[in-house]
Amino acid sequence: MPELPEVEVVRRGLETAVSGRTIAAIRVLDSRVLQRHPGGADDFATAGAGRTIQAPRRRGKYLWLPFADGDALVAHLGMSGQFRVDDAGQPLPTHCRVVFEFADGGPQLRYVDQRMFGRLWLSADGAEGPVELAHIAADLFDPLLDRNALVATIRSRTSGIKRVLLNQEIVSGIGNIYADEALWAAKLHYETAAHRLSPSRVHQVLDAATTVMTAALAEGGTSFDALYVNVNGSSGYFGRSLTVYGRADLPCLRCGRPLVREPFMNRSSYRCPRCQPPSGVVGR
DNA sequence: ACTATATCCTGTATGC
DNA sequence: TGCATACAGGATATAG
Repeated sequence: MPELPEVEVVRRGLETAVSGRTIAAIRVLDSRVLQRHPGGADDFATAGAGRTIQAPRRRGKYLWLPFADGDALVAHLGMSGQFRVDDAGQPLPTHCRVVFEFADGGPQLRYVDQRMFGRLWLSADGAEGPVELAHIAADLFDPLLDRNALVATIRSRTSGIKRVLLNQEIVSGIGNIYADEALWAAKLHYETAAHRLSPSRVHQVLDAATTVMTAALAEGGTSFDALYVNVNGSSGYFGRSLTVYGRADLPCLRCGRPLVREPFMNRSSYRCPRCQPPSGVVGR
């Protein structure tokens, strides 16, 4: 699922494919993708035409395409959103929801989304940072991130550490996969109360998250089930490198004990029962 | 202010 | 073969 590294791969692909190009027309094939656009689908298509795209930017899992006039197109890929760049003559992919045509007649930009959790919208004056993203915290790759302040914020929370890592208002970009990978690397149980962690332990798990996401980015992102692809339609290879996520019953790569999958927040958490035992759990 | 849970959405896999 | 259920999970609304 697209987390920070996957979104960054998409951002880089868009930077090459659409920077400097002017949108000629937008075709909306499924308006649900635009339910976050204030004027709805028709307004999105009308208002988006004629805009010239500048270098795409990202915070956490959000992308935005700044326009030369100061507005922006904001995108969140949800679980299964993809941007594809294809020649107009190519057949539309299954689940294609929005098509962007360009004034230069070159390849189209297509937004594809099977599970329909992704959203696109136009943000007035959003080029330097959409106001709708004001609540999204800096991510671990942000040069302006205040790491010590982040550690203090994390340590002020009583929730389990994984909930805190997944809270995009505290630190953005981390999703279920990289949270589990970071917690395994830091040998922490996901329910360990954040306020019971020492500053160095919090630094350790943040360092682990940074390391695993850096490695994933270098391999073009994680592809777990082919729903995530770059703008060319090819998958990342990092799925081969995951140490715990999706490896229930397989041996821990550190100690050999079978890994476990447990229900967590209507999804799953994976951990090693020996390396990541319950300790300092919320409510205990 | 903080915490926790339900909800949205659809294709695939699994069980009976 | 067909039907039902579980599962994937990010962000938000809502309840506590």
